[in-house]
Amino acid sequence: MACWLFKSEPDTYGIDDLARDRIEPWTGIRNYQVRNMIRDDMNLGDEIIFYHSSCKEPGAAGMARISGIARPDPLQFDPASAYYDGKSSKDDPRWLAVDIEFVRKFDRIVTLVELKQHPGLADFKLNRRGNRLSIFPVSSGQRDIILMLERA
DNA sequence: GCCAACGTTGGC
DNA sequence: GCCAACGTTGGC
Repeated sequence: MACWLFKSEPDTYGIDDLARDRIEPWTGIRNYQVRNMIRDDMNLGDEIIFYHSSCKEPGAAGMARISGIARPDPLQFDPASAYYDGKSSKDDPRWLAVDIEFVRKFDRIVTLVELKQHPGLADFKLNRRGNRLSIFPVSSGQRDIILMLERA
């Protein structure tokens, strides 16, 4: 089973929001690389590391799973939405969304500082300069290290 | 608020 | 198809 890291700004939507809502449509993805991963590589039940970005304490905040696979992102057709895309058509939707389901909140934030310090995460995409993808794959080894750090 | 990185856009 | 300008991301 694959594992993914999803970034989210906790001021907008954090792990506590997901814990409350249980299932959330992950809309608003407007990057082709990410769209292609959603379309081609994401499967039902895939694990998600839910990551808090652009906040006081950036880091991994909990786990979720894919509970609904790729479907057209409704916001691309909504002129009132900031994610509206007039060049997309219903016959051939440009943007896709998945549904994610809450699994658990970590006992504590596994901070970006810790993730950067661990030698086993040297190749972790989050730790690479210039990484700006809001979703990317996590290897099983990387996933295990993050879960181990949570208990450290 | 700054800045590096990099994706996107659009003129040619 | 090149590339400069611009916008966005996200850590610090």
